[in-house]
Amino acid sequence: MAADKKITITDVAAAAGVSVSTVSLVLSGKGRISAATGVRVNDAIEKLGFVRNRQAAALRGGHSGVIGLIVRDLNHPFYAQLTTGLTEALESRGYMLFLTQSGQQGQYMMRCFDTLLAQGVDGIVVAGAAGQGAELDQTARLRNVPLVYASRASYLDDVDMIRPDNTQAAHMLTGHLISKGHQRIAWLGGLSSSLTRAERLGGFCSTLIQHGLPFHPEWIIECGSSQCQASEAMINLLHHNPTISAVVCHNSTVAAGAWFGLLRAGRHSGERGLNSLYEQQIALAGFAEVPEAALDDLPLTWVTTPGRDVGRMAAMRLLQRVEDNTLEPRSHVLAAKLVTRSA
Amino acid sequence: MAADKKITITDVAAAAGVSVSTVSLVLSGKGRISAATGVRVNDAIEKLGFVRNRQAAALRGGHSGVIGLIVRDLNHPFYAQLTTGLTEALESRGYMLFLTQSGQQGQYMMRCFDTLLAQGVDGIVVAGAAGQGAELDQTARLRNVPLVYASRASYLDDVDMIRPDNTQAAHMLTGHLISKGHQRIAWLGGLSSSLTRAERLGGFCSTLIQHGLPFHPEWIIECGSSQCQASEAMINLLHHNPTISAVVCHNSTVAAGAWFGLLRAGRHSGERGLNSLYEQQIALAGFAEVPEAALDDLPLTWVTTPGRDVGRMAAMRLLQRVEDNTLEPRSHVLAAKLVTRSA
DNA sequence: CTGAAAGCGCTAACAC
DNA sequence: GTGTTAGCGCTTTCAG
Repeated sequence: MAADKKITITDVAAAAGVSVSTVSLVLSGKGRISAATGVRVNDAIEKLGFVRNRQAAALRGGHSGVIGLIVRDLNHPFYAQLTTGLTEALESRGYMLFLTQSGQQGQYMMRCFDTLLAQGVDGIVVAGAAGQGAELDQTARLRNVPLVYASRASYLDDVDMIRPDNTQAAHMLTGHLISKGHQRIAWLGGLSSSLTRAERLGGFCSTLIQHGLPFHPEWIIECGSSQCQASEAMINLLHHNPTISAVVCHNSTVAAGAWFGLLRAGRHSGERGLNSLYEQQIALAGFAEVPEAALDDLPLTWVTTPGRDVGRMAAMRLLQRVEDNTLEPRSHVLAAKLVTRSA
Repeated sequence: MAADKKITITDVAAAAGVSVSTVSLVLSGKGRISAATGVRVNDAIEKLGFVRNRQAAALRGGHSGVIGLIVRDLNHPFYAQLTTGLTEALESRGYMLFLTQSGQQGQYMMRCFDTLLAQGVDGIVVAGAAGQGAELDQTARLRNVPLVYASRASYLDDVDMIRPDNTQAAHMLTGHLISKGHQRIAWLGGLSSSLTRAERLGGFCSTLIQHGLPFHPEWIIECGSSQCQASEAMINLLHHNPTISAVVCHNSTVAAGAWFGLLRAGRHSGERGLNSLYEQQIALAGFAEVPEAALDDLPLTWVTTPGRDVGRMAAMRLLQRVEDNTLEPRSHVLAAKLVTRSA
């Protein structure tokens, strides 16, 4: 129901007593329009409650003012942050965002890509690719649509890419522990299939080696991201390797679980031959994707993962390419920041 | 650079030796097309790598196949879940999602709304409105675009709305504690400005009263959502009200903080005149917006907040309205589920 | 400075 | 079953 009177540029033109092209020029602020006409047109727009149909504008004009995002999983705090940074940067420049999710394994990646193409987006950001790089890239080039990768988990030359510096982050975190006097440091969490984890582990190991510290494969523990699993793994780790003095955790859930594990190990000292000093002795450090407030009471030193900045930078870079898609691709790496806690 | 040859429906028609309308019919699967032609057309599409320009289709056909989402804050896990549920449901039905963020206080709400309208969306979901209901509603009606509220924090009659049942959730949680024998139950967390909190507190209080249990305003503690603040508040609460036996936490961060507070209070028993039995005595319960894995090692009983389902239902409802916008508005309330933990 | 006219790529009546 | 044709609402030369 409702009269549903769609007001078009033609109605505005009639009301203002000018031609449609004049209205169009006023809307886009292009041609040299006399102040008087400008006002008349704007009044008419106001009075009629006209809103310009951007689909039609895009069809004719070529630019849609829309960019597409293919994100791996919005429920992961890192990608949520990234998406927020992206929308902020885009909206401030008058662009809109199409959101699609490629799924954990990237199973819907190509479908998302095609849909976005069909919608006539001016560019695409892929956040968290899982290996489909080559195909995406080829299609994007073919159709001449700018493509920027944000935090992708696989490598490809000659593409634009913004990502967090996982190696540096791990390096900082490990270096911090070492500077505090820790010599026997373990790694807890993440699945071996994760490339992010691989990068972080790389930074971890190289820092140990660099300092001449022992590096034992048994001290690298794989575990799922639940508090329970982390807690169990922690207890187990300490049981078999009582000399460990610090643990680096792959993410915040693992860190929380590790802390609970420590507490339990402390409590169970009698039965297990562990002593209650664990709580004090073992230092915890980790990577934090979540807002800091969610962690600030844990005795944990962490490095931030700059999701929001990755999103913002990706937006900037993509818009540059929208202007000029002949730009040389380049890779941009964002450093993490260390937040120290005194346990 | 790039040949940038846009292939249109006309090219396909030529390649397949048919007319454009035939191609259009094949694309939309509408008219009665002979199997043979169908194949020929599809081959041509395949060969040329044609992708249909949906902007043009929308311009002409009236339906864009796009729905808009105005979400308060993607970084809040509840809204992230909601958004995921929404995209899932929409994508499975061939719709796309425009994402906009209205900001914590809804300061960009109207701008988002207008932008979405200009983009020609078929409908709009507002997730987490903060009071602009009336204006939104009026505009939506005027322009005859379906509008569905998801989890809005203010009330308005005569609108479609999907939301979690905060009252029932609080009722279940409180009832559970009471059934476990708790009589002196406190509330921790949230800001008094939050309507979600108000609803939950309503369920909390009414359940207490219903069971003839004491209800003290001093047992309702307001605090920000950081572990630190929650931990402090918890310690403080127990210090002044040592007889409390259970605490309901407004969200998962507060719950974690409360737990740490308990531990600390236990440790500081000597100095503060509290006894170390707190850890065992005090039961913790709360509302969980985060994935369960992030909480599963806390001695916490929680109720889920069904963000994903709210998103899915909102999508379903909106698509119904897209079909027929004369439907009677109705409010749909989603119950929470209780997850019991034995501490 | 402003208007007239030619489409952007596609769909929806109608013809055949 | 398939082709013809007339636009959807807007931008954009190109004349005045």
